[in-house]
Amino acid sequence: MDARIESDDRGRKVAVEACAEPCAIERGMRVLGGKWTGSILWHLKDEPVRFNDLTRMVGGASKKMISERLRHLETHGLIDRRVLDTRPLGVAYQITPKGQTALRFLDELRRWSEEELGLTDDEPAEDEPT
Amino acid sequence: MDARIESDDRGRKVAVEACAEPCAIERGMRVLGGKWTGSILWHLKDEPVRFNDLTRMVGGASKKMISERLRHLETHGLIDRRVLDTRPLGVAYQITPKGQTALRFLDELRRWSEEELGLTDDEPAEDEPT
DNA sequence: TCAATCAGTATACTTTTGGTAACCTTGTGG
DNA sequence: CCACAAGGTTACCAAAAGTATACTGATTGA
Repeated sequence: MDARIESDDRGRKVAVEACAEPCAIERGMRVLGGKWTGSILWHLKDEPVRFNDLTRMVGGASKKMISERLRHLETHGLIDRRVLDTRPLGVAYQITPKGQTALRFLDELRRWSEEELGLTDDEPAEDEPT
Repeated sequence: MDARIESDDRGRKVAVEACAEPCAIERGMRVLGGKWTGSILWHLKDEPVRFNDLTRMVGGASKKMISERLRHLETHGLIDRRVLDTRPLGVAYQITPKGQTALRFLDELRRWSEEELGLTDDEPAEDEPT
């Protein structure tokens, strides 16, 4: 992450300590950057939530997405899945201690979005509608 | 972001204050979550960097990606582009004050990745290679 | 019997990304 | 004249990501 550009003996430029393929920022993004991933984790911050409740909370995401993201988060050890023996059967997802550590930064992101991006910041005012 | 599930008079569940389409976390991710986007901004944190130097620093990203991301960041006001009148001509990109505000959280992400994801955490140990 | 809940899968399809490689323009040096 | 650097753009393509809809199978309950 401390890449510099230097010149070799013949004046050609070379990168020193270039940020190779998966630097920390990229790796983190691959874990938490997928669509809905952060939101889902965020919704689990206070208490275990059941599958269908999650789909209701994250309006807009399909069940497929929810279950894909949940498995992804589980694989990374950020949440954990518990089968309940309730009457119509049930599954609750809850955040793990490791998952908790991500909340700090998700909260930073949330705060940043709210302060620096307005509420209306999909793609900022583009001219020329062609 | 404070979605809850409640039951109506007939026992059906409904989401209250569901996290609608683009909640803060999702919106932030759309701005900084693209591949290379965070890394590029990060590389500008200390000083202006020129286009080709950037492509050398972020080994693995093509010129197309770099220029696409740069324009994206510029559109969002996080960096700014200055043409220098040097001998073979040059362009320097530098972070804006608004861009600086994102560094706080990028740094959180970087730290989180380093601490919680190892260095070797592409996709955690999957079994069944088919 | 019909309907609904739970927790997903399966299938099909569209959209968005990301990546390659070639090309362009201006200017310099050999 | 040729090659090279700078700072890109363009065309094209493959793969990944996301959406929509339907369906399973067990159980409950009107």
